This record gives sequence, structure tokens and C-alpha cells, in this order.
Amino acid sequence: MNLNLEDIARLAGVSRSTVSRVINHHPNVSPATREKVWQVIQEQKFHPNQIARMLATQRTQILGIVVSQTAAVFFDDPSAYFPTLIQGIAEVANQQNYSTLLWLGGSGEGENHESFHRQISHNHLADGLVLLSASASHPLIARLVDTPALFVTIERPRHFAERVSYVTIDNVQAARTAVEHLIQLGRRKIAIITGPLLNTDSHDRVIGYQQAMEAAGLAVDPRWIVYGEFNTDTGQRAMKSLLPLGLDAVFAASDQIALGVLQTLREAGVCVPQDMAVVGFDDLPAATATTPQLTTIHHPIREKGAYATRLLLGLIEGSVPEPQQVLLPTHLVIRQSCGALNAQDMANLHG
Amino acid sequence: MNLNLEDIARLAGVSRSTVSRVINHHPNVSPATREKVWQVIQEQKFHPNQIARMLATQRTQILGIVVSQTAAVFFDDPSAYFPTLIQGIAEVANQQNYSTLLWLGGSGEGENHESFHRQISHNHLADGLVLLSASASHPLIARLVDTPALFVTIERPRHFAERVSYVTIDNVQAARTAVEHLIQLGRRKIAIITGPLLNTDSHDRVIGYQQAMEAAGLAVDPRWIVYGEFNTDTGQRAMKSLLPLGLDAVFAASDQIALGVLQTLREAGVCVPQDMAVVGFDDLPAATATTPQLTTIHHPIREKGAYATRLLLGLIEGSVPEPQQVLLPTHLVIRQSCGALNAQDMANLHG
DNA sequence: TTGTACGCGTTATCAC
DNA sequence: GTGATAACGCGTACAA
Repeated sequence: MNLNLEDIARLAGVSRSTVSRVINHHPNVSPATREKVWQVIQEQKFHPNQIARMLATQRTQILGIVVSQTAAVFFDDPSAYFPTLIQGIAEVANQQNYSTLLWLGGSGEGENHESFHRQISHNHLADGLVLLSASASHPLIARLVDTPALFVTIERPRHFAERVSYVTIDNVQAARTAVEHLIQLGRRKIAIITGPLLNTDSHDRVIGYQQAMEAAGLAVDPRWIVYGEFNTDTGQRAMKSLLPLGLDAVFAASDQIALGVLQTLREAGVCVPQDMAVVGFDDLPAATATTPQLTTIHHPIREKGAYATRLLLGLIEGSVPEPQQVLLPTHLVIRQSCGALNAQDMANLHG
Repeated sequence: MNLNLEDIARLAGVSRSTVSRVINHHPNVSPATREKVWQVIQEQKFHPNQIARMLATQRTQILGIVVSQTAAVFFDDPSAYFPTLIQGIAEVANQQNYSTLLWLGGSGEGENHESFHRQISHNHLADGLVLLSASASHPLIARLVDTPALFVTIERPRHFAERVSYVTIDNVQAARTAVEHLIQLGRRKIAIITGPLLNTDSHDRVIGYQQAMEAAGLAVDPRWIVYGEFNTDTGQRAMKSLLPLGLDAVFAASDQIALGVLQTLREAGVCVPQDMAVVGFDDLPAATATTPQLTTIHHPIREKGAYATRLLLGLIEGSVPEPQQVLLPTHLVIRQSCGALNAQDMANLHG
């Protein structure tokens, strides 16, 4: 049923190589034959066999996306973090004529994780890999770092950080900015609720928090630093434990956490921003749906995926040397949850 | 750097074919040589080249996942519908040693859509395709239906429904069950807020609604049927327009819509379920986070993806004939938003 | 400018 | 049981 180069060649009255040249836009082919060959190709709706081409060129034009995460984090997360990342990756990839292979796994424990990573590192289908969540992909990184495989991680990895290419945001600076904003507004007793201790994003945000506090000469009570998950549940639980400490502000290191914080504060009858200022992180769509609207750090998630992909493509083309480490900038989005905008300001904004 | 069959053969002192037989677990090989060859394979950490194998077998062991949706729907949706579907697909695929190729597209208009679908239908990389959202993939279906390409859609397609394989839920029955529940509780003036008019899921839910109403001898005011999108915004807008009509119940054809409905009712001071009963659809995690908790139809999204994949695999293996159409069952999850459980019942449940 | 011949790494069909 | 040898469909030096 399917034709091949040979068939087209015969129909066009030329050799197989000439057809190949035409298809690959090789310069050395006369306009006449080029025209003639294209004609036949169009007529026959011929499309070269990708697989054969891969075998011959040793290039697949495929990028692998690896999500080494437990299922729940991927699909039950209202923040759509991974989907957004994937969107950014796929966009750039498709645009550059790359296809994307999706590896979802790690849902099981130990054994499963093992075989999942083995599968990826042995399946040489992709020209390069994007690892979403460096912390979760740690075993895979350890496996890949000593091979010629090309990959870039999202997040700075905990280990091998100097040897691997990664794209992340400037978490330290971002957190610092968020906390400085609170301090400028007169807040002094500021807590931080963040994600896992072993996640570098989470970790760096704590560093930024500490830097801002120290720079302002504010002492930090150890109880003010709470680790958990980047979800609403953690926000609720942490805020409850923080309630008796007499704080005047909370830096929630993700909007999901902030959602839980706001909910708990509402239930406890604590007014935001009057009694407690809250600043989030991520700038999710949900951040504008809360009352009061959430002041937060804009996190260019999609752009992170896109950038990582462009970088990976660069590594594949050989146009940039390995390793590459990039920190994307973020910025503060001021809304209502910190009290920076009073009623008058709001009126002006809307006027 | 990378070895091939020939190299292993030389090292094991046998021929290339024998090595191939060992790898593919062919019976016709003596235990002795089998053992010897395995030894070498292990030592050299040899893994056969997938691409070459694909070329020879004419099978890729790759499944394509096509999301012909505008970007926003994929990544900004808190319901995580597509990610959940993808999860179900990837799980089954990986389990059966298939990789998944992800096609995200249709973000642009016309032209882009065209080239996106062309790219997919010409890229013969996948052994089969799963099209998420038949309504959005309509042009692609039209393109594929007359080719030997194997594919299954999620949702019943609007056209070619008899000729294509699809997996969906029994929307008519589900909607009917939801509305019957409201009727049994004494509600009479029941509205439905649903998704796009051209979406078959959306359409079928209206059919089920009408059947239930008719079976109960209840007249339906045309204004009670509102089409929109499967999101919170639609819920809010539609509910506002419904408010003056003196209803006593609303069937929101998605939990996202129900969220908007509940919010609008709260703002309007309408008590749920006393003044207005609300039943949703999907049974998202968010349905238990509302006050009152949402009575809703459980929608096995993940299972839908998994089933579609198993079906597609069957088509590929040739073990089932084309086309196959399957309706997955759903069930009603009774919580608080319809008043079926009073305070006493709740106490008993928790006791 | 065009054609020949070989290589990419497997699987599959034969003989032996 | 085992080993040549021919596909699979394409890219590409090299020769013409």
C-alpha cells in the first residue's frame, strides 16, 4: 500500500537518491527534475517513512518528557503545574518539528520506579529528555549523568547540579521579593509555609525568606518555618498550627498553600489583610478568584518548559556547550491580600 | 560506542540470527547457547536498537495521544480532565510495553489546526491513536476514517459514529439518574446547565435530563436548559440568569459548573439544599471541598482512558474487530447538596 | 547534476 | 539448532 522512495523514483524517471535530495531540499538538483519529482510526490501523496529516516540519520526528532511523579501529583493537582510545563515543552517542540514522547511513571514504589527509569534510559527513542521535577527524578539523573544522553531538568537538582543542565526560576530572589514586600508594609512576625524539605524550589524559597528577614534585622522563630507539600491541605494544617503564634503575615510558597491559608484564616475569623497579610507564589488563575485577591509571585511555568526545550534543542544541535544552568526571573503581582492597595487605590484602579 | 547484534554475536561466538532469537525468546535455541548469549548481553549491557526493530517489524510499540484542544482547556483547567485521561492511557500503555507520543495542538486557528492534523495523520510513528475529545478532533477523524489508521476516540463523535471506535460513559443514563434523584426528593422545577451544544457528552446529558423529566410527567421550560462551557464561569453566569425563574433544583452537567452555581447561590443568599438542590457531574476532588458537599455523578475519567487504550491495543493486535463502541457505567454519589441526607443521617454516617 | 553502492540494526526466510 | 542472506526504507559518500 505505502510507496517508498524507489517507487517515486521510478514514476518520476529518476533515481532514488535524486528523490531523496528533492525531499531534503538538497541544493544540487536541477530545477527541472526537482519540479518533476515534486509533481509525483504530490500526486501520490507520498510521505517518507520516519522510522527508516531515523535509522539512517541516527536522529529521531523526538523529545522525551519525563514525569517521575506519583500519579496523584500529576493529575489531581488543580494548579496544573505539570500540564502547564508540558504545554510549554510541546509548543516549542512541535514548532521545531519535534514530537514529544511522554513518560509518566513512578506511581508505584521501589521496584516500579526502578523499571520505569531503566525503561527510559535504555529506550533510545528520544534525541533528548526533559525531566520535570529534578527532585523526583533524582535516581534517573544519577543514571543518565554518566552517559552521553542529553537532558535538561526543571528545577535545580540536589546532586550533580554542576554537571547537569537545568532551567528554573530564581527562587531565592523571588522569595526575598515577596517577604520584602511584607516588611515594607510594616509586617514583622512573618512565617513561611513551603513544600518538601528536599525540593530545591522549596528550599531556595526558604533561603530567600531568611535573607529578607535578616537584611531587615528581623529575628526568625524556627517555628515560623513550616515544610509540607505544595497543596491546599498543607496550607490549612500549617496555618492552624501557626495561629497561636501571634504572626502578622504569612508567605505561602505556593498559591495552593495560600488557598488553604486563606480558608483557615476565614474560618478562624482572622481578617486578611488587616490582621494577617498573605502572599502567595505561582500566580495561578485561582489567585484572582479568592477574596481578597491574592498578592503573589508570578511564576512563568509555561515559559520554563519552553525555555528548557529550546535549551535542550541547542544541546542536541550542538550549538551550546553542556552544562547550561538558567534562572528565569519572576515578579511580584500586587493584589489585595497584603494591604498594599487600600480601598481608595482599588477605586482608582477600576476608575 | 553502542554495540549491535553483530558485536554480541562475535563475542558469544555465534551468528547474528542466534542472538536475535535469544533476545526474542525464540524456542529454537539450545539451552547452552542461550545461556552463553545471555551472559554476553548482560556483560555488555546490550539493548537492541528500537528504531531498527521498528523498521524490520513494521511496528513501533508507540501509541499516539492527540489533544486537539485550545491550550487553555488543557492546562488551565482545575478539573484536570485531560491530564487524568492521559494518566489512564499512559498507565495501560507502559504496562503493555508501549510508549506514548503526545500531540498537543490546535492552539491556533484554522491554518494551525490544519497543519497540526496533517502532521499527525502523516507521521506514521504510532501503531494507533487515542483522540481525546471527539468533538474537538472532528477534522482529524474525517481525515483518518478512510485510512487504515487505527484509532479510538474519547466521547462519541458527532459524525461517523457508526464507523469509528469510541469509549465514553453512558451520559444519558447518568443524567437521567441525577435528575431522577432530584425528582424523588420532591423537586419539580429543575434546570440543567451544560457544556457546548456540539459536544456529544453535553448533548446526551440534556437528553437524559429530558427523559427523566418526561418520565415524571414534568414539563420543561425551554429557558431551563442552558448551554455554555464546562467551567465555573458558565456556572456563575447561567445561575444568575436562572435565579429569577423560581427553580427548586439545578443539574450542573459538570462539577466545575456546579462550583460556579454554588458560589452564585451563596452570594444571592439562596440556601443549598433547602431553597435549591444542586447536583453535579464528574465527582472531582473539589466536590468534597464545597459547603455543602456536592452530590454528583461519579465519572470514571481515568478508567475511560485506560479502557480506550486497552481497546486500541486490541484493535492493533487484531483481537477485536472494528469498530467498537463502549459506554462505561457511572453512579450517583449522594452527599449534601440535594438534601437527601439530613443532619441525622450525616451523624449516623460519621458515627 | 545525477546515479551507484553501501550502511543504519533488526527481523524473517531460507537452507543446512 | 544454527547460520547466511534478503528485506525494511532511507541517507550519503563516491563515482560518473
